[in-house]
Amino acid sequence: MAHSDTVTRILDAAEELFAEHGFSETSLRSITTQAGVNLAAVNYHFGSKKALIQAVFSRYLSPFYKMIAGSLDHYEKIKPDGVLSIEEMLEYFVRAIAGVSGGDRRRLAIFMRLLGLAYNQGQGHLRKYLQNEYKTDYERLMVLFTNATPDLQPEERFWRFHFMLGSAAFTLSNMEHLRAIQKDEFDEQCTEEDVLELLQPFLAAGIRAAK
Amino acid sequence: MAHSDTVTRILDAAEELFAEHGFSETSLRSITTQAGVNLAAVNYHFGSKKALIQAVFSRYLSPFYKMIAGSLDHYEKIKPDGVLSIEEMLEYFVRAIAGVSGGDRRRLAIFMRLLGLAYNQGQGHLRKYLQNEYKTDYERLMVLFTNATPDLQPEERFWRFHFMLGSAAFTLSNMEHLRAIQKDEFDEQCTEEDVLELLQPFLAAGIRAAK
DNA sequence: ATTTGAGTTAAACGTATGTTTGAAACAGAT
DNA sequence: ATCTGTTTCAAACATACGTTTAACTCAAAT
Repeated sequence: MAHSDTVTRILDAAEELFAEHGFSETSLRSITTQAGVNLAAVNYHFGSKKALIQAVFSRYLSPFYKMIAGSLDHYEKIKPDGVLSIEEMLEYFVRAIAGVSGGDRRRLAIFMRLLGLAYNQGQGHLRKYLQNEYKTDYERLMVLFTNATPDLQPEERFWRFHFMLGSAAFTLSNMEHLRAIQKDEFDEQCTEEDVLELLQPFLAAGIRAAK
Repeated sequence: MAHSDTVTRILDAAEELFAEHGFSETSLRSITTQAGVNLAAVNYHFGSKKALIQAVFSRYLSPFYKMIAGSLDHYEKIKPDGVLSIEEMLEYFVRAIAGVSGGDRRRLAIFMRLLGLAYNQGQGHLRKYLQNEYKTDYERLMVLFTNATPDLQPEERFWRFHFMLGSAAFTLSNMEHLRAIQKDEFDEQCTEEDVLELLQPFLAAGIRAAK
């Protein structure tokens, strides 16, 4: 079917170019050129550029939701009492992230970039979209995180969670750039799996830090 | 003098609008309108929009690096061996940043947001510009950080530095919003100094984490 | 064979952008 | 008062963008 083929190629091209250059810096013309379709195809199939951005996001988000929810189910199943170490949580999260990206980490970068934008931009369609979609999972996650950090007072827990979130969002959304910098400075380059395994102990130690 | 007044007002408006909307999303017209100056003033005084972006950064970083350099001299006198703990370094960093912002934390938040945007938006020219412009200071800073983390291998040090940077940039750039969320959830609200004092041990522990 | 309707295409549209221009306004020195 | 160099200003410029249009293609249904 010609329809879905064109739509898919637009989404693929948009996803790649958004991750590389950002949203505003990526024109519909560059997307349609890379996709090998006509310029008007974007507005015909999606309606607008903003709708295309959300469509790119949704295509990644749907399986990501399932993976997150699945991980949460997994936590609650193996530890019905909810006592789960922060290391275990991070381990499962990294696996969930690695699993959903399936070798194509650009989607992960897009999602994390959007997550950062959702926090940054006081208003905007993306932030409300995210908040509505993620609300349930966020609350489930916070229960587990609370059980994993019984020694922390609520305010400390709140802030350390966001310290952790910030570090992860920054690292993952800028993964490509940071790895390029690393190669530029050290002539060596970690895999993305390496970076995730470096991030884990950093975050765990930060959460466990003495006050 | 009319010149420097116009330049300052452009820089003030630019840094605020850049932080709020991003670089590409902020037009020269919105900047000059908010600054109350003529549109052509940007190209007259700075040459181009790209140069204006760099100038916004320079205005922060010049005094920031001067303070870094001055305090490094001070530390070299006190600790000739150059052995500085990560806790001391973070303490110093917070003071340096707070000092350069002159008590106005809004500007600190703006700068951190700009820093985050510089990484994840299509502003690769910014990083190279900053690295060339402040090469010696950047290297002195890295020596300090290296001496503070003698047990880390270069790659680990590189990545943990950016984990730390990401956490700080995210937290500080979203300070207002995060504190609002905190108040919404806990009916209590830290001061910004409190948050910085919570952040420090988190980062220090992350840097010190076992591998 | 004809009709239908979704999909594609080239072209144009309106707008917003960064930049440039040339004249006017201004301040300070002569 | 005049000159000189700098700064401001309204206007225009060239370009890139997202979007729309209308003609065209073509497979499937009638």
